[in-house]
Amino acid sequence: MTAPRRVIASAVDRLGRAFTIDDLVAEVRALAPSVGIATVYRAVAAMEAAHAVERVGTRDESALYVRCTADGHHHHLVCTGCGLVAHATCPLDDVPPLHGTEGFVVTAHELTLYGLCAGCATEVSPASELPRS
Amino acid sequence: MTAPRRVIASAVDRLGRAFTIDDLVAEVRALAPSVGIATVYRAVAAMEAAHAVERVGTRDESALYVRCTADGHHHHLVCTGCGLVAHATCPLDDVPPLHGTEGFVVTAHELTLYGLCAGCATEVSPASELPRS
DNA sequence: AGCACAAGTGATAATCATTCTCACTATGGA
DNA sequence: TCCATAGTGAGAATGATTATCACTTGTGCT
Repeated sequence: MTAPRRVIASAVDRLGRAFTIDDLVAEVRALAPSVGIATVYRAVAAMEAAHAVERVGTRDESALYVRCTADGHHHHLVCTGCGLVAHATCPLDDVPPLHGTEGFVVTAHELTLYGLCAGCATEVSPASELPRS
Repeated sequence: MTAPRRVIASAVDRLGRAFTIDDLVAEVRALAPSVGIATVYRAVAAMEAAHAVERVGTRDESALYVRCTADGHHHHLVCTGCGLVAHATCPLDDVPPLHGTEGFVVTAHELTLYGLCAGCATEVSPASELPRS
């Protein structure tokens, strides 16, 4: 609607990849230096509520977002090399219930996959530390 | 080793369930009121490094921990009713690679399952809001 | 076009979990 | 026993996120 929101939306498009609020603020300010941080937070919250963007995790203690490119239930592939985030279909739909779930009614789940994207996998750098489990 | 660490370890045992640092501080101070918050943070960090405890997620923006009861690769069932956390074997080991992973080398993953434990499932309360996806 | 109201904005202060600093103390080996 | 080292506690510092507040912009109505 308003000018700042338009700038923020186009900055999200320009970035393409996953971004933190700081990344986005930097991109936004390249176009409109007067935009405040609070406004960026509010715009991202609004976009998240409108499913235009989704939170995919955390990097260095600050939230990571991506533009929504898929509808419905899906998960994320996070490249630990470059931060690229891709979408993946849910692998659990066709799977029998887990061991250890006796009496437990599962209503939701979160799955995040870490690894290297095609680009980063061909490079030889083994130094990366994101994942757990 | 030291007295505060012993108190903290036994407080973790007493709690049994998943806990935030605040929960743990309250339990610890019931036994030893003089223990500082920083000490609890440090002790939990040490226990996590020693695999005596693991971080299983977030509740109200603060970290959730459970005592480690299983070795190796596993996942967590979080009851959105009472906060109980159980361990589950990994359902992905027997599953074909996901769609959408072309060229992506998956090296790690995180999975958390949300739902209601046997106790909470028998109660009728439908009000709970934790999960996403 | 003119107007009033609602929503959005920007700066700054506040909040809250977590971490750091620093002076002090307990621990465990020699 | 004595000392180096790790642990401790209080409070300050940090850093991401949110709230506040006065002001502006956009919208719908006339």
